[in-house]
Amino acid sequence: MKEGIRLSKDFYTRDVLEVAPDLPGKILVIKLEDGSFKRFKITEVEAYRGSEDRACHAFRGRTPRTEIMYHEGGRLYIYFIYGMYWMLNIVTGDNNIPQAVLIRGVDGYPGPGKLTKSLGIDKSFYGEDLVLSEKIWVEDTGSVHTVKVGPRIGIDYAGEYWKSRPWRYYL
DNA sequence: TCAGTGATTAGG
DNA sequence: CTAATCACTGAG
Repeated sequence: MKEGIRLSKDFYTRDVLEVAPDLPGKILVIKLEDGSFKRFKITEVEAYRGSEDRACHAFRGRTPRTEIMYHEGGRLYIYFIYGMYWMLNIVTGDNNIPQAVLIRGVDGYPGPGKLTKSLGIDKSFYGEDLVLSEKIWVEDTGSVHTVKVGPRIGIDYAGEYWKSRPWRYYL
């Protein structure tokens, strides 16, 4: 896997529908418990876009859990679901525009619950700044990737319109 | 198809 | 305080 350059703030402060399709193929770098760093190619993501998107957690407004989504892009939004899994999301867009990209899979670990369990990602990563953090960030290797699109998964409750938005992006 | 499992949230 | 909900996974 090629070395890369850490993505800067400008990458994340764009609209989520611009950021999300740019993430598959990028490299997630994370510091492990033993102090070493490991690199994983991002393979699948989904966009959650603002207070209008019925599938977005910010649809019901600002709560302690969703607070970070209202921050300027580049932070991590982490939440716990189904009593077992931590979900890893990257906040995007401008201040007060609640958006995030769910990381659904990385190379070797397809599935949002499996990747966080394997990489040891939990609530301690909530709010982490991908631009400045010393334990997690994303790199661009310069490689060009063909990204496929499809509807988001697991959001039946959001209604047909939001369920059918082609906001899942994968290699 | 379906249960496990517990943080988070709205509501009393 | 209570009860409902849930951006998932693995077993059958």
